[in-house]
Amino acid sequence: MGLRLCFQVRTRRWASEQAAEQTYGEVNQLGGVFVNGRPLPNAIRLRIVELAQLGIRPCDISRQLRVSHGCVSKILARYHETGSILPGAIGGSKPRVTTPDVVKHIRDYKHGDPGIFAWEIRDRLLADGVCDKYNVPSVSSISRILRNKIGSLSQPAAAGLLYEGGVGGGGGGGAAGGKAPAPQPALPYNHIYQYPYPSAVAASGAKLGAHPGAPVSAAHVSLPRSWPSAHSVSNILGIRTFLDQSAALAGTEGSPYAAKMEEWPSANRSAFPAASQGVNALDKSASETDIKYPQAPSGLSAVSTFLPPCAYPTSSQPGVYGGPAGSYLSPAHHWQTQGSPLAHHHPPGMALHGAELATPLAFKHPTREGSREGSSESGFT
DNA sequence: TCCGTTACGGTTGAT
DNA sequence: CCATCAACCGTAACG
Repeated sequence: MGLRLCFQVRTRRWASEQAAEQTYGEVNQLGGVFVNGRPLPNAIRLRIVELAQLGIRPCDISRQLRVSHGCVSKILARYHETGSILPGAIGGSKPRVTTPDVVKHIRDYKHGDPGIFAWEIRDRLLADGVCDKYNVPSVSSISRILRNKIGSLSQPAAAGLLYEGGVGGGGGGGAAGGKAPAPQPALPYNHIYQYPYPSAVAASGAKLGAHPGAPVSAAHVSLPRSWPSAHSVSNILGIRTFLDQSAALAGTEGSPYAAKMEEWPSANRSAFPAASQGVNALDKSASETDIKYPQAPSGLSAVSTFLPPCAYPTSSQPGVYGGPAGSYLSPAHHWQTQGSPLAHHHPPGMALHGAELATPLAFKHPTREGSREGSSESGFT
């Protein structure tokens, strides 16, 4: 606690360059930089998983990447559990049950029967399948809606799209509900963010799901989760795929990558069924984080920043992590044909194709999307 | 020494 | 627009 070295460089001082932005952070005991309260950059998270896949022990990963072992442990555990390296959804409140669609129904009921009681509306919402027992608004909520919204008449239903996932169970929604006893099965409260190699999958043409309506969601960094143990290298093939992909990404070196990095998160969020575990939520926060972190303008950005030369003998492990993106990546983009498996990793309806990055946004988060990411996810508590 | 767990101080975003 | 609240974060420390 008190020992934090925190050197809050809240300014841009030395950030003279483009990387400029708010490069502030603190330094942990290992010399690594972190931003309190914010997730580590995806690049680092990815590296952690990659190194683990390669058989490097968590304690070594911790030292090499200069990330606390507790964090490494947490990220790997999460990865094992969910298949995603992405941080959870930060902030926000419980999924709102009073979606525009619900409000609309309430309004209809009210219009149909001005004397209807809130509890009756509640029953009808359930009876009509507008809501299920998990997301039906409370009587008090309904009363409030009647008072505040219906009274003054309002809400264009357009916004409905935002929350639609839950109730309507659009595309993949349905499946979601089925899976679990999650409290809020239907409500997409989680923000999902897609994983780094968006374009990868897309580019590959492996656009699996042509599912028009299905919420594509992203490809979490889902490696084939078959590794027997965190240290197993057995599944190297699967890893290969993974690495190649990331490599491809990182490899873009000079340009797109860095930019992408910061965009991934925001660009990739999409609502998805609670079934997906609601874990991979990356939200704007994530992207912002990346921005805040002292990132290099290009390619390896985060990672390299986090890994001072001294910590990472760039030349020593070419194959694993040579430091700069360049060396790290492998020229071959075989993922092209392997993209699908990755994408398929998760429950149905969850694939996000990089190429469609823009699209999903368009159809899924029309409203809040403007400057921030938007979407919500299914948070199930 | 390793690693899972958790208190803590922090950020975020919906309400 | 502000406050509240509940979610998540990573670090540090404990066992």
